[in-house]
Order: sequence, then C-alpha cells, then structure tokens
Amino acid sequence: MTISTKGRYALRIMMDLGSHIGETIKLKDIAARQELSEKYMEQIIAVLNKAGYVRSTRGAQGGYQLVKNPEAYSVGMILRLTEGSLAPVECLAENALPCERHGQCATVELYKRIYDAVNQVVDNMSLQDLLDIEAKKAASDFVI
Amino acid sequence: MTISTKGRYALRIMMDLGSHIGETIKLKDIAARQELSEKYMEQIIAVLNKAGYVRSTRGAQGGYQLVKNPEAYSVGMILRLTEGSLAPVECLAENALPCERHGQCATVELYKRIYDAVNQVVDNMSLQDLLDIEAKKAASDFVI
DNA sequence: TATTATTCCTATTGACATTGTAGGAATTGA
DNA sequence: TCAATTCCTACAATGTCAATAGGAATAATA
Repeated sequence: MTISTKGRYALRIMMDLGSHIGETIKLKDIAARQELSEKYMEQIIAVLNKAGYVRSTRGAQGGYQLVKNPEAYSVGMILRLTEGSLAPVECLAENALPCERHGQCATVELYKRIYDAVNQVVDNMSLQDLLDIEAKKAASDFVI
Repeated sequence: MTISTKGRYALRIMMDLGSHIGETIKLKDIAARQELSEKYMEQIIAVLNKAGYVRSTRGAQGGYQLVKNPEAYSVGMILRLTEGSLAPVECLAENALPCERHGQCATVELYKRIYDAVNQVVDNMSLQDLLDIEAKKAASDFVI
C-alpha cells in the first residue's frame, strides 16, 4: 500500500515549479533543491510534460514551468498520472477486466471502500494546498 | 497502492474459517474452495497462527479454526499482520525513524490523510461484515 | 506398531517492478 | 561555434512478490 518514489517525486517537482511561478526552472536546480537524482527526475518530468501538466523550453536557458496555476492541479491528477491507478486491487482499476469472481466476491466491497476513501483525499487536495502547508511549516519554528 | 496477494488471501482464509465455525478445516479444503495454492497458503496461515488469530491441530484429521468469533477480527488487524503497515510512505509506518525532512515536508501531511482514511475503513469493517456481504451476494441472483 | 494425513519449517526460484545510471542526440541562446 | 539544456533509449542493480519444493514433525487410526 505504498506510494512509490515516482509519484512522490512528481509531487515535489510540481511543488517546486509551483513555488516559482513565472520563471523557467532548470531540472538541475530542482534536483539540487529537492536533493533528487537529476537523471531520474528527467524521466518523471517527461511524463508530466507529455500530459501537458508542465511546459518545457529546450536549449540553453531552457527549463520547465507549470502550464496552469497550482489550484488547477489536484494531488490525485498528479499521482494517477505518475503512479497509475490508485486502486488497491487490479480488478477495480480503470479499464480493468471485471474479475470472474466479482459476483460472489465479498472482499471487493472492502476494496471499493478503501479506493473511495483514498480518492476522496487526493481529489480534494490541490497543489496549492500543498504549497500552503509548506509555507505554514516554514513560517513556524518547527521543532522535531 | 495495491494490497498484495498475501493480505488478500489472508482475508479469504479467515473468511473460509469464519464460515465453518466449530469445525477443524484442512488447508487442502480451503485451497480447493478458494482456488489458491495450498503451499503458498501454508506460509500465510503460519503468520495468522503465530499471531494467535487461528488455532492449528497437527497430524491426521488436523486443520485450523478461528480462535475468536468473526466479529472480533477487524479487516485492519488481518491486513496489518500479513501486509505490514498500511502507511502510504515508510516514514509514517509504526516504528519508523522520523524523516529528517519532516519539519519542512508538506507532502507528509497528505500521506497522513491518506493513511487515516485507509485506517478508518479497515478498522471499521470486521470479518463478520465480510461474511455478511458474502451471504447477501450469494442470496441475490447476481448478474454480471 | 505401521501407515497415512496433516501441519510445520526452510530454502530456492522465476518473474517483475522499482529506482535509478549512462550515454548521446536534438535544440536553442549567447 | 560553443555551451547549456531538454529529450530519448538502453541498461543494470536490487528488491519484492508469488509462488514451488522437499522433507521433518506430529497425531489419528487401522
């Protein structure tokens, strides 16, 4: 039941771009700030790019920027894009073949409830919400 | 974000035992009814056994039975035991070292909400609830 | 007591996913 | 023309999942 680095890093990349609206940001800078592998991030941001979530500028002085405002991206959009379906079992994923046990399967009702609960959370939090949380944490003298 | 076969099969094993209260059930019979590998189930039921969720009887005419009533087992207990923590990120798991970014990390607040939502579902559904759903599905003429 | 049926224990394996690394091609600004 | 950047594809190391395999231990029963 874990979210892989792909989805988690995608969120951090989007947050990084979201906190630099109007600028064109090099992957190298994101990698430095977020302490992530630049080469690995390349592959992740490629997905975000193809989906039209970010816009890239090639060549020297190039980089990336968000296409829309941070309010326009839900966490669910970003995670589904990079992680694939968030369904806890394959038979509930979008475009899945219905399982032949579906009619008798009691546990699928449990899995539906889990799925709904997860979707409820991720579809009701936006990239802007994450940025607000970050700002709040930065402002307070947070003590571990 | 998927639940592995280990947890899913554990639920089905527990349900099978739960629908045969008072009897001692051989793994071979569960395997046949549930169409699962007997050898693989051995490993899963061993976990349930060591945790005291089921009681085993060795030797000929041996088998397994639930220790308590199906109401006494939450789905969460069974899944946590067999799957490990249901936390969407490692840093939220029980006994995890706190991440050093914790103070600044905004996404962890998202992961907490996902975790809470999942726990809410699995801790509020019992093995008996699953059996009730199964009975209801069996009773209705379910059409795919 | 011998046989048979069962659980118990541990090792191994094949496939696949995750998490990157690596190298170079294409593009663009200066 | 050069340097900086994105883009593309292949490869690799590691780990996890989902079993399979074989035999030891235990107990009922004939």
